[in-house]
Amino acid sequence: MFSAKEQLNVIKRGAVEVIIESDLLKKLEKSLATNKPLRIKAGFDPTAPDIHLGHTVLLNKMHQFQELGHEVIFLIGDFTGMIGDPTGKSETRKHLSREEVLDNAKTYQSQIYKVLDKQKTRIAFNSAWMADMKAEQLIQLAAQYTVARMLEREDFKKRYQAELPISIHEFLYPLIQGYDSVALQADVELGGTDQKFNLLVGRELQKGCGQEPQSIVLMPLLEGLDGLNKMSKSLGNYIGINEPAKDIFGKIMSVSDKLMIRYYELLSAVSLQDVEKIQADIQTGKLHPMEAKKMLASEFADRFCGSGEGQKARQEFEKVFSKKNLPEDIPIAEIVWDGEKMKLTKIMSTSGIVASNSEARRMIQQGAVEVNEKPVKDIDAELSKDGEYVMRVGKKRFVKIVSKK
RNA sequence: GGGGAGGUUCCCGAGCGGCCAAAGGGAACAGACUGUAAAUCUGUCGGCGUCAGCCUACGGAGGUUCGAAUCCUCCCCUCCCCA
Repeated sequence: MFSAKEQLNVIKRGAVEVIIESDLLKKLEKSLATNKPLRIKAGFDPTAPDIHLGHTVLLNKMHQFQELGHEVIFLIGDFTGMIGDPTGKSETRKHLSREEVLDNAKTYQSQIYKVLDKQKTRIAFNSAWMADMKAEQLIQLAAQYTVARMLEREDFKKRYQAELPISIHEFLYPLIQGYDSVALQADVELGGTDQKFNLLVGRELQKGCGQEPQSIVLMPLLEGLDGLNKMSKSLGNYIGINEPAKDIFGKIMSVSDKLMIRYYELLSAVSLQDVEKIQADIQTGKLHPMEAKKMLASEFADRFCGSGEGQKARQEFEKVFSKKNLPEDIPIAEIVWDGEKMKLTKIMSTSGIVASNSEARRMIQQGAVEVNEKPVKDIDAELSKDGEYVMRVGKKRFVKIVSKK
């Protein structure tokens, strides 16, 4: 059993900010004294069921709370998702139907237990209380906050100053999210630093309803593969935890050394001291940064795909990229030959390895195309019907051509 | 309700009758260099193609013109100021 102090230390690890630390400590003490676990809330968007490494920062923290014996609520914002939230620059999200939301929720659940303890996780949907809310109640809710305070939120402020549109219903989102805390009587809410404003609204609303305001634990946002923007599906700079081991491995390998250290700090199970040692060894030249990266890539492949997968992915990686051999599994494309011979560009586009004939032509001109491990430079090259072909475009794209019966 | 500014290719943004598939930047992709690093440099970056050219694109619908992203009309959308 951990003391309240010890618990707080676990909670604080990796967190950017805890609001308010002394209050949280008191809650932890009270929880121990009364033997009542704290309710921990973390909200998730129902539109992005592809869990990636960025989410795992939060999920890891939730898992820690579970280990400490608290009640963790995985809240799916299905109500908000059904309306559609045009946050930031992303265009108005499409409205999700009830079925889609439920589908997405299932997809979530098939993934999150790679990190969370299934037995100890409670899944909640905010439509449970929002769907029945009357207009009158909603207006009352809206009355609890002012426009000026709303405009304090960074992205609203920016958009307002940049003369970009803000729809009224966007103001409702922080309120609804905050109200979720009221409905759940959350003791603690977890979120990324970008959620700070919304989580603070929760505190205000709880106070307004006579509840003790929730404590807030803010986790850093994980940078995506580009090392610049936050990891997100829409930017395509993410590593999904359901991806095949070789993709997880490969994506980690393509990351800059600087970002690798960041990932070590935020995501790795390696202790902080060991991370420092790795950094020091890279500094002194004792450890090649690539080796450190392979270790990290291996760790993730093991964690999300099963132990042993990291080793396999590593071997495959070294074979394909270091030795430039062909990979183990190459996707097969069946094509229908029209005639005895066919243009390579045509074959490439119909096999799907490139998007169009034009792209195929460009790739050939740029020296990116190999057929059966021999570079092809001629855009008019043809292949004849009988024969097996393995095509490579660039470093990563492969396809095996098979003629369709 | 009145006045003003806008909507351009994945994103930002220039163009304001022909030389515009549309400057510049970013992203992306490919090549060189490497450690599939990063950074840097080079190239590509709507589709079709017998490489001449053709088709589709500048919020939408019409119109003027030999010719429109560029001019006109109506409509839709956004922002600002006033009420």
